[in-house]
Amino acid sequence: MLKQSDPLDVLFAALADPSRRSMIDRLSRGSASMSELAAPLDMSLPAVQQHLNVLAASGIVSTKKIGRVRSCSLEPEVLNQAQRWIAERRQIWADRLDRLGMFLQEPESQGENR
Amino acid sequence: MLKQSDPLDVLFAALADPSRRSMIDRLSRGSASMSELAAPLDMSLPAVQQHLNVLAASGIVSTKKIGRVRSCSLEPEVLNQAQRWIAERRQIWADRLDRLGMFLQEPESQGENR
DNA sequence: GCAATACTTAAGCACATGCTTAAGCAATCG
DNA sequence: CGATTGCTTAAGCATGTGCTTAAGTATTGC
Repeated sequence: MLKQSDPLDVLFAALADPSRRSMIDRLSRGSASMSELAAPLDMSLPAVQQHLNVLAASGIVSTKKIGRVRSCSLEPEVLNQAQRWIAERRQIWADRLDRLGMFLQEPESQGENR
Repeated sequence: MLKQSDPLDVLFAALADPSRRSMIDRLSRGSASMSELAAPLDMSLPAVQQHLNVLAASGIVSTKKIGRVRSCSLEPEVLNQAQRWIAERRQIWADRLDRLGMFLQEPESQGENR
């Protein structure tokens, strides 16, 4: 009852499944109904809906029911957050290597690494 | 027995846990031993090692045992693959919107979206 | 209205994940 | 050499995930 998790947990977990990534792939080419998403997926429709729920919970896709059809579309801004987290860590790493390089060139600096 | 999974499954799954992300965070600032990684983490050392195994299996970190200390360091190239997957999908989406824009401006094209 | 369509809900089950504790083992240190 | 340090292995367990089938509920077409 008391397990409120980081949005990034949910986001990366959503991306960790191949069926869900293929759904994102499909949606990146344009919005689709549930059964259109299900068609290539060799699993039951309830299973697809559960994957869709995971994607919706992460914010990666939004859905809207029109008549009896649920139309799903991608929210690329949310993907951006995942991308940004990764980019930041890679940047920190790169900066550190730069500083390390300077240290090796200019021995008056001190206390690098660890 | 025949469940060989996409590297991206493993990669994104590795990123989906907050403890593991904080380990990556730590390692982006420089390499560390297992107990240095464990120190801020309020869990047993075996638990930390299991997280480390997940990170190592994904390729995000590499480790090397020197004496009785295992030194861990980040492999940022692997993170790059995750970043690339996301960037590609966002690009496809953006391209599609561009084409859609052109379609709206130049009505001689046909068959966009649905 | 009646049937087909397009989802939706619910229950259940196999397996994976994220911990734990208890033992172990190899590399220093005194 | 014997004790401490730093990691490693193994087992067990609670909870979560990814499906399934069966039985709904609205919409829409005839």
